[in-house]
Amino acid sequence: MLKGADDVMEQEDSASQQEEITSWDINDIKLPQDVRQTDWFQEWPDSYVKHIYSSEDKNAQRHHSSWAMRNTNNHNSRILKKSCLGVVVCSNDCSTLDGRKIYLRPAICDKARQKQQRKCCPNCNGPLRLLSCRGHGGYPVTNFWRHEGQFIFFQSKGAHDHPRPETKLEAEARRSIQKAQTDFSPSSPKLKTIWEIKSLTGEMPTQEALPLLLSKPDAYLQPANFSGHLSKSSRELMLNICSGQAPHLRADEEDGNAREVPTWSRSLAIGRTPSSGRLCNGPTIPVANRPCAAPSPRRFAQPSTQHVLPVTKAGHNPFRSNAGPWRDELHGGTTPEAHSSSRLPLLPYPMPQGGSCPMVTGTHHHQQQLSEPPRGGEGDGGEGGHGMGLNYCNDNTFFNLYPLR
DNA sequence: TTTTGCGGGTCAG
DNA sequence: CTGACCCGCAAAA
Repeated sequence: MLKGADDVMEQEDSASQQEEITSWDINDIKLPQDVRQTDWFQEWPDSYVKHIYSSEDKNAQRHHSSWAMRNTNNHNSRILKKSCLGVVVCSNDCSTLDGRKIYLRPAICDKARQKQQRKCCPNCNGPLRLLSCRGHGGYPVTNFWRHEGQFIFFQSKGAHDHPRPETKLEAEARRSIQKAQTDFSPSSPKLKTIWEIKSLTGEMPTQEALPLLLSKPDAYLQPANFSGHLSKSSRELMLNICSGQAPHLRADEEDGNAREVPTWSRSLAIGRTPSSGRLCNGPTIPVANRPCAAPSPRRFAQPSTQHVLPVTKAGHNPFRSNAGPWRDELHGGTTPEAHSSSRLPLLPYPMPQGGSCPMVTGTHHHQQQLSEPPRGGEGDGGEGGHGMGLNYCNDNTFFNLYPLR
């Protein structure tokens, strides 16, 4: 596992580090401690990847993942194991007007999940169904977390064979918004429609608002307690948006990326309910923008995940331009430790059309899903494969909008 | 209410 | 023994 010390010594190049970093296994008695660089938190770890996060990383500390992962007892208090719950889909396999599919985040709590499944599809009212994950030899993908020294080791086993569900934050924000909406108790009929739609399961429309939501300064700067802030800011946001702008940047959607993204991954933007189109008269959800579809931020997965520790030649991380961290964020950069919190761009989405996303696809791993195990034939699972790259882009963008660090 | 982590316990391989 | 999973408990959000 550990390579010769000298090797390591000599080469500081990322290549060897990479090896070094990937040579361990979560079950090893000893894990590398001479880690030179930790990874930026990965929201959508997939395939058999490993990451070493700083023990300072809030998200790592919380063992977060945007996949719906539930705790699994592995009878090993040193290694936290979690398994994927999959994604909740509409059994009618309906699509929204703009062709998107419904991919809800399964509730982690068993009880809540059951309740959730009793609800109806926010889009067609049909029954919802839990599409379970079977990306690991027919079993759910598992994630392992282990705190060791100043690092937090993460290892994923299996490639998700299903669409990405809403992220936790999306779900939370959505809830907040809903709540807010309810509070506003709309008198407007139009809104009402929306309310109804949403309230069916509370899933939908809001999503688009999220990005904006998240781009809110507060939400940004307070990683630690974002949820709390979110709920608060969500309202403000809504108000802001509705009162002022609501740029309907539909435009972005066009970029190839967005398009290409398997519908499921676009779920982020999902929800643009027909009606919700843009009546932003009230406390409604903005609807308008599509954060991510945006020109594509790139923050590519794997490679870019490295975060150079101060020790090394810092600041030389290719992905973090010297520009402002936050800015990068928006563009897909991963969040650098909040060194400067100022210079928050506040753009709901990236501007330049980087469009580099496609490349990521190069990371193809999955897609050749291991000869599908006993899959319930459920619709889509299929695309789970590629598209990932794009997804990354998309979600990342989105993701980057908030402080996951 | 839900999330998250823990750990007892079962079952199958 | 290992891995998956069910169940309840408790703390925190």
